[in-house]
Amino acid sequence: MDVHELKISCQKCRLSELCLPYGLESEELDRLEHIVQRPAPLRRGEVLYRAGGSFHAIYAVRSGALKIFSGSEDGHEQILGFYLPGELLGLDGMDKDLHKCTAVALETSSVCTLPFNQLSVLCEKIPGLQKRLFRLIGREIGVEHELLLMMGQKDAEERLAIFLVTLAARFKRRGYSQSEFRLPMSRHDLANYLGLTPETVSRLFGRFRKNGLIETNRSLVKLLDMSRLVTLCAGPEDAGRLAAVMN
Amino acid sequence: MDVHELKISCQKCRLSELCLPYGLESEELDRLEHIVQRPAPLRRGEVLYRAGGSFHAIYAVRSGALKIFSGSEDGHEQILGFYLPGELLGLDGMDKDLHKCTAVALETSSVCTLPFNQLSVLCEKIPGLQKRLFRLIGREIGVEHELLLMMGQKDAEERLAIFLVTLAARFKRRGYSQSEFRLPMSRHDLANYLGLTPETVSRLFGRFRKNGLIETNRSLVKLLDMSRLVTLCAGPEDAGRLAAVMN
DNA sequence: GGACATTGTTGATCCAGATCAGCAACCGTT
DNA sequence: AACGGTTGCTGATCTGGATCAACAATGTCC
Repeated sequence: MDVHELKISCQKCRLSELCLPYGLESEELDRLEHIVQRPAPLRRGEVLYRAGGSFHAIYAVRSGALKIFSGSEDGHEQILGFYLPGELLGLDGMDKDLHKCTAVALETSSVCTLPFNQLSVLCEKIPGLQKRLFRLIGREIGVEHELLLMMGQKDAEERLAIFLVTLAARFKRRGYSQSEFRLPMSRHDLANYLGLTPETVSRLFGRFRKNGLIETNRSLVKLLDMSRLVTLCAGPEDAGRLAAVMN
Repeated sequence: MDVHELKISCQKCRLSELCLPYGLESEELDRLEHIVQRPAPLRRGEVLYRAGGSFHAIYAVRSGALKIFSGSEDGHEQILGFYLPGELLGLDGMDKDLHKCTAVALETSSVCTLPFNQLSVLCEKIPGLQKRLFRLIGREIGVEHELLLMMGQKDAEERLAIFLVTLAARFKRRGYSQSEFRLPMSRHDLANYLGLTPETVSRLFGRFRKNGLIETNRSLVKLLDMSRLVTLCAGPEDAGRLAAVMN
């Protein structure tokens, strides 16, 4: 029980319009607030939930960043997503009440815990909440579809360009700079997520740097030419679809 | 309005335990039944919904098979999934009330249409239905995670083995032979789904045939050595995780 | 502040699967 | 049954990114 617990609430949370509470009435927010738990922050490398562990809650990121990954521990794991403040994770456990992937903090991170049974009950009583949850689930599925499209159709250069452009958009929506940010994940994790090797990612950063598209300094990235970067996302041809992502 | 409409019901549907109705009381089933629409069957190649079209329902496959795909029409499309009887599709539209991918029948197929607004309302009133829907959504996300793992970590041989083994399991659950079945999709679609080219898939079929793992005749496939096939799924090493899929 | 592990970069080589190309089997149509 | 059109098979070649290897930069722990 710390002071943070007392001060933080969905009502005041500046992420609420990205997160589950969006669109709820004040009274409804109160009821949601009532089931939210706010455990102590995770430090870099700490596990939020583990593959095979029982599923009892979904989580909203409040600060920091997390990754989820699945797969054999023998180094053949696959990173399935990175989660930023305002994003929901843990949905994969809904199937069998077991998590099928592991969630780990990439840096010091706070999450809000939404016990799933209570959340379900609340969804029955608050149609707006159910609707919002469905939307966020739909978004999650859509993001995964984009990722599959990338893995199946895009070459290495396109993948990194897409990653940078969509990450920039996500930072922008959260009120951060879209042109200058810190990558919360290692090169290794980034490469794994993109279905590439760290060496390839490193070379691509080098090429983008040489071509004046970006500047990098360790985990800091500065996007110098967003429009050219967007063009790269779809290969030489059509740059239409991705432009939409940028709003 | 045809005779089929009168005779078919969730109550009698032998797929109901795979599908949304599973676990519902008879009275609850009645209410679900009440919102289900059963449009005329789709013929091969016909579109169930189209990317960019408005989302107003999710669909349960009653017979046949469908594929969904996203991406630019310029031949860079990516097939995201194949759907068999008892499976739900259309969830990707929940985000923005717009479908982001296109669903097409691979062969003559019947679907049950579940208007989403009505389904949502019903979920508020029937907790068991909401719970079931969440489970099926969780399964969908889990399947996509498996697919991403495959795209990121598996080589061509492993991919085809995984595909055959999991497809066999899906047929088995539906009461069909798990060792002998017809592939509803073309080699082109299969290759695209697996992130490969038709040539590579064809060569793999050839190799599997030569090694006595399968027999093929056009779209007919016979699995001759399931255990060896399962072994191939995880590469030379651990065959543990995939074995679970087979039940 | 120095030793050592970890992470990232760069260069040289290799290979799984793509690409290109030709052909065979099957389709529905007249 | 002759036909173009589609789909699948197989062989030859090419290439993007993996792999192997060395090294540089950074961080961490005494």
